[in-house]
Amino acid sequence: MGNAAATLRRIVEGALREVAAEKGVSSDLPEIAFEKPKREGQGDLSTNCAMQLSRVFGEKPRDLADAVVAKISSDPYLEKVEIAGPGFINFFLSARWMGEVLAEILEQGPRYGSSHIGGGKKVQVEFVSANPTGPLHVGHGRGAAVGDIIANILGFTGWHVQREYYINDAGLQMDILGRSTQARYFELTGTPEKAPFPEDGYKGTYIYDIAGAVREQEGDRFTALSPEESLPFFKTFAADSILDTIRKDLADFGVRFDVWFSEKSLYERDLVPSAMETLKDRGFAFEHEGALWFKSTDFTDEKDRVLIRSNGVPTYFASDITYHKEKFDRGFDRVIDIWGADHHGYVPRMKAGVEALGRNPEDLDVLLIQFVNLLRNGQQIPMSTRSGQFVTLRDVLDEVGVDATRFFFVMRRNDSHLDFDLELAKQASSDNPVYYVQYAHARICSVLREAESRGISVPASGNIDGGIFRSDEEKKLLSRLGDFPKEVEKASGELAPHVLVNYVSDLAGDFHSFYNAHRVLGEEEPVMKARLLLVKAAGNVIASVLGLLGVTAPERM
RNA sequence: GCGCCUGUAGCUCAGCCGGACAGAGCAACGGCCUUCUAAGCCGUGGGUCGCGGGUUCGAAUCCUGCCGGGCGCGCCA
Repeated sequence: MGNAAATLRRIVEGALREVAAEKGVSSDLPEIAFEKPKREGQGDLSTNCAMQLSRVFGEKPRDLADAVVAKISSDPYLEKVEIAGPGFINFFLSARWMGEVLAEILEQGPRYGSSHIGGGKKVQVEFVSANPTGPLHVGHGRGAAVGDIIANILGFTGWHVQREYYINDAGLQMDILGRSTQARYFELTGTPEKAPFPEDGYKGTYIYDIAGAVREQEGDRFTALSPEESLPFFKTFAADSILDTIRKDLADFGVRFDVWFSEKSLYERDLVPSAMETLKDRGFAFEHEGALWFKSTDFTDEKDRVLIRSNGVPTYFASDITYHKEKFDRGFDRVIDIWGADHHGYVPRMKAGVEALGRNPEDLDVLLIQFVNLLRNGQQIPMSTRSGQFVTLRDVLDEVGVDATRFFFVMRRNDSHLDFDLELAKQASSDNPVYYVQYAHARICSVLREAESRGISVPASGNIDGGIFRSDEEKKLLSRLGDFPKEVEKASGELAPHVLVNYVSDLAGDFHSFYNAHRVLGEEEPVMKARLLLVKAAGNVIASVLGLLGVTAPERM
């Protein structure tokens, strides 16, 4: 639609200027917005500018619309122009436009829909970042899918994207992990009295596996040492082992990171004290009762927060501020953090931290991902992280597969709770939206295969007279294909993968309707060629969207 | 108590930076395979957009007050 919308904008702006000159209206005219009408019979594009400007012009919306339309001369892209409802101007695009859209899709191939909106600016997407204290659960999986797909979308729209995983490998949790593993190790070696299992330890059975691995590698030699002597080994071993599992799970989920950033490295590089100095220098940190405080009340936060405890140990917040300073120091124009929704209270603090470092807080986007409600046949599966009773991402992948899991995780808005029914996700039927879309792609491939086997050549692209598409099904499908660039732009601007899921579901629906209503092969030559190109274009776009979602586009099902 | 998110068809949800009679999928009911994949299509029924005020030519959308659901309010991570 790019061409047509731009052309229309010029036409309408010109007409508006003429009307403004005649009426003596001197104020600046805003950019004119076009939208796709919701209903059939309301044209291909419409604008509400007459309604929005009626006050400025001192005219009733419909009168102003009349005046504007009167100034619109004929244009090869325009079939007709109508005024409707309270003052909408509806544009019906011509067959020529339809032909051009098709040619554009086929010529651009996989690049169709991509853009340079990001201007090559550097954006970092940090996501998952689960503590290496246990396997990833389904909630992490949703964050992983959302982050990965947002990164894909940003890349497709002209951003230079880096994916990063922040490893919380410093602090108390690592200590507890090490002690938990150590206690299990001593249990396995028959010397449980050497180190009791910590009260707030990690109870999952995976800790036994790690302890067993220690034994396999190191034997029982730690029974001869004091627990304090061997603790560092257990900490490192357990964290490394869990991190390996996490990497493997994510790789199998189709998620790859450019950087695995260690929290510990912030301390090893001594970055935390200098970040604290920066805050003090800028007047946003102060000493009080032996602790260092951040003056977050200078911003939107409700109370000041401790950075360095009175015992000298930095809080998590100190790490996070330092980490974000480090991110921006690396030259990112924009940073996106993807967090679980339970951390929402932390957002104002983090934004304040960024601002206190002298950075525009708008350069940081924090996306909150709501919880996943795992169901089986409509029944909720109870989960509790505390008791170690939770379904892991690995479990879901093994049962449901990568495609359906990724698709389901981004079907809903990020900030909306997600019901994930394992049985539904596995079903091979129309109830399952993943298969519905993939099936459309497989059908398309089948038509093209069949054409080939009948010796019919499918031109790589071609100039088609759009007028050959007469049916509603063909026009709707083509129009939907033309929407793709706008939809990608929206998904990118709103950081909302679900926009693309809805779009591709609608597109698949349009294709299925077309497919059932019309034949392709065996029609008379010009119609067949045109439909073959239409089918091919639909296949291209479906494959593009599935590619952005990280879901395969099967050629057969 | 304060803060954030949320409440749209029987169910799951789009729409939410104001616009045309509120959309989709599922479920229910009725149709469609000698023709390129029926994992598909077509049709029918189904709504006080949580409730009350306000702003506006116009409100599911913005403001406000209630009600219900989720989450968060540590010198925890």
